[in-house]
Amino acid sequence: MADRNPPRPTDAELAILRVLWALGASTVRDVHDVLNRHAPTGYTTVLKLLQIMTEKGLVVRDESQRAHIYETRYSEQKTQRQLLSDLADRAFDGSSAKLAMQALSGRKTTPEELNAIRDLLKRLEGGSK
Amino acid sequence: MADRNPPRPTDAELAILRVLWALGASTVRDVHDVLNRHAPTGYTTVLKLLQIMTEKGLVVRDESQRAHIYETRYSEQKTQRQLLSDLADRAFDGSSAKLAMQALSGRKTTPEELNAIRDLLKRLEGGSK
DNA sequence: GCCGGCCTACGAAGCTCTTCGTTGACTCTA
DNA sequence: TAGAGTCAACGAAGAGCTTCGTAGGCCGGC
Repeated sequence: MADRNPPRPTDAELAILRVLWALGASTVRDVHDVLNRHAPTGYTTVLKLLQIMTEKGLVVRDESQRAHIYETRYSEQKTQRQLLSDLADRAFDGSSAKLAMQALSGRKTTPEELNAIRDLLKRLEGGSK
Repeated sequence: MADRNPPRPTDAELAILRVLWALGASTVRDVHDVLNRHAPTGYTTVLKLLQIMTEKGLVVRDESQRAHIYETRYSEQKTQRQLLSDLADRAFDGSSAKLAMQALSGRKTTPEELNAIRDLLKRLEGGSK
């Protein structure tokens, strides 16, 4: 029954997922408090979003307490890769390498980050996982 | 009057932009023919999209002929960078480097592509534009 | 000069996304 | 045990996206 392909989260959904990844399993109130700090958001707005996300399978809900506990269903990394794979298909001819190159050219990158990427390249080329 | 920030193209809009980037300035019919080859699409659907995209400023229209000629307003590269910058903000803490690393880890990359990226790193580190 | 075909314009319908008000239930406490 | 606070559920409204049917104008061929 579980969806094989998780649906692409919308903007508002992604904002909630980010909070859940940061906090771990949380109540609606927890999520609302964080989001409200950045931009005024109604409590019921967050609640509704989480209900929809539960239906979509983006989060799972523990209803054993009065205040339900929500948790992400997919890791941050998995979701990020999904989004990138999607964008590569839609705008980069399916090429992740083209995408990566544009990303690196587009914005400033620190020397530390460049080194990290160099290491990554070495690992990829090594053929080892 | 020209929008300073081009709006993020939707999925259907992006599909049209891709055709325009490939063909160059084209009529609705040209675009429709290409899109219709991949997935059945109504002619007026494409027309309507192009009209909306004209209003949004994503494309420009030459009405001097009976069959209007449409052309993209922003280059493919500029649009791609916009999309990536956007995604970096929404899902990668604003870090293009994190985004690039996930992109490279996520999918298979050919040795040629790895080399191209290595060259790019060299250029970036050189500090030269 | 009329007909058929191609073109744009218009508007509407169905869908999703986002937001929020209201309601009714539960719970703690004075 | 009554009142205040907290919670989930529901429904609805408004915006944007996507699709397409229909109408009206233009043009070439007969």
